Amino acid sequence: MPDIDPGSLPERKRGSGVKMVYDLLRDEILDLKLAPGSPIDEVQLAERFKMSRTPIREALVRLAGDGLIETLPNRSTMVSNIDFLNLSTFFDALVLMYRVTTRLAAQNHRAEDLPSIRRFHEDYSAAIEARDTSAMIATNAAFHAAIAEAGRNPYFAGLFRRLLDEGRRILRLYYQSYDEHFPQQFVDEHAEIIAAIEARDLEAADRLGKVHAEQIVAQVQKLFSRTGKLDIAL
Amino acid sequence: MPDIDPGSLPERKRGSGVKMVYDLLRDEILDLKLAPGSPIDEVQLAERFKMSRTPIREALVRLAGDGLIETLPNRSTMVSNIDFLNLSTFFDALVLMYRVTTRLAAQNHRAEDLPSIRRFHEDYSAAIEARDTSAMIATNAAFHAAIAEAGRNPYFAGLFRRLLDEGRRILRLYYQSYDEHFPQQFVDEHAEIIAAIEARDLEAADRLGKVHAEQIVAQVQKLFSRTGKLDIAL
DNA sequence: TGTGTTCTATTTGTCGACAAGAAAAATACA
DNA sequence: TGTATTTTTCTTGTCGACAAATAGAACACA
Repeated sequence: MPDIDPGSLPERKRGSGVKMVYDLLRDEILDLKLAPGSPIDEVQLAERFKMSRTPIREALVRLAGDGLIETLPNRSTMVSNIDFLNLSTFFDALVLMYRVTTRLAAQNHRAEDLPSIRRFHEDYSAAIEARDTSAMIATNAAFHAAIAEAGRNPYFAGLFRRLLDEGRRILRLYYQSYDEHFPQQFVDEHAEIIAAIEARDLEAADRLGKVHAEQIVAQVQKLFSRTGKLDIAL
Repeated sequence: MPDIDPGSLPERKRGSGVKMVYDLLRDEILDLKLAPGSPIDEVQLAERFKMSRTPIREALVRLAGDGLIETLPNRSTMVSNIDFLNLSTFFDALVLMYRVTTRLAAQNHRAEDLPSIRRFHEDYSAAIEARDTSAMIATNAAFHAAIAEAGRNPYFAGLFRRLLDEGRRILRLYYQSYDEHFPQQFVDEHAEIIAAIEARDLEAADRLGKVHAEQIVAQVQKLFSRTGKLDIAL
């Protein structure tokens, strides 16, 4: 395994270790650098990050809280599997949260929210031109998470962020098998969504969020039905 | 502080300590036995449960993940405050989740789900007759959580459970000031909801969930506007 | 050779101790 | 007396070590 070696400084600030481990492992899981089902070894991580098992363990507890890893009592802990059998429940929740958060953003956003939303929009566009799959997926999630923040409902934003995380893993599979297909269409839809939010057009925002979500869901479902779902994942 | 002393057995099973601490603290927080803002001392908890700080800490990390406590870096950790200024976002999320989970239960429930739902319904009814406020609040949350489970969407169920938890704290305030008022009406509404679920009437379930939720929200809002919100909480 | 049992090894859960950070107390100084 | 600085104290974050639990290996036995 390539050692990422975060800085090679033996000097770390007191409370920063857990956050670093948490963030790094989270990204590696969501980018499928750590495959679903692969085991997580506390001792190995402790050596890799040059710290004791205690902060490693705390990071793992938090990841388990996010549902990203699963721990069997007294036995191994592993990266959570993607539940392909219940994908429809995931899509249901995703579509509804797309709608709700976009609508609330149109209703509750402030002027200062738009620049950061636009910035993620541009990052996403740039990622598509650069054909950088990881960046594409991450910036898309960041774009919609920013919209959810502008909607100013922390409960919806929290669920949506979790769904977008899980979506990062699923989209990863999607783009691994179809590298040549890049959704320019999504860029245009993002622009429309921004316009509806800025115009405070609740109905349009709702409708566009719904269409955009169903667009993505349909593409992923088409892919999975064509490939037979499991040959990629297992 | 009254020492609850969980069994006074020095013999505990290996992995059970954290769960016990987590469950107990969670209940104490949700029942307002631990007031919002009150400090949490790891050493004190370690002595109370007769275990080392390590498992205590793990339980606290999980509670922080649930948003029930907040930790200031290198400084104290305390029970999360109830955000009265943003109550409307809470109510928005609550109403939508009432609707969605009830509708999904009408759509996806299986025969074996109904007995446990009915049992919580009866527990709630019994709690009202017994004038047991804590039990009333807890069984009401359990009733709706069971409906959400029957809806078989873990994402919605997870958010809803979190909202019901927060609702337990808010309802606690509500009933502390109006002990004499007991909502028999809610029992009847619960019965209607069960009937709609059993009949697989999606629209009725949706509508009843919405009405039921707005009923509760309206009562709590009326109370808070009458008392000026903060004199109870602070 | 197949099955049940004991032993070993690895990994997790828990512990007690120590050190860093920050608030509070004590002191110095104008 | 009021303010700045040092000291003290108390809590948290981290560490290394040990013990329990489990899986797998080694073994016994038919």
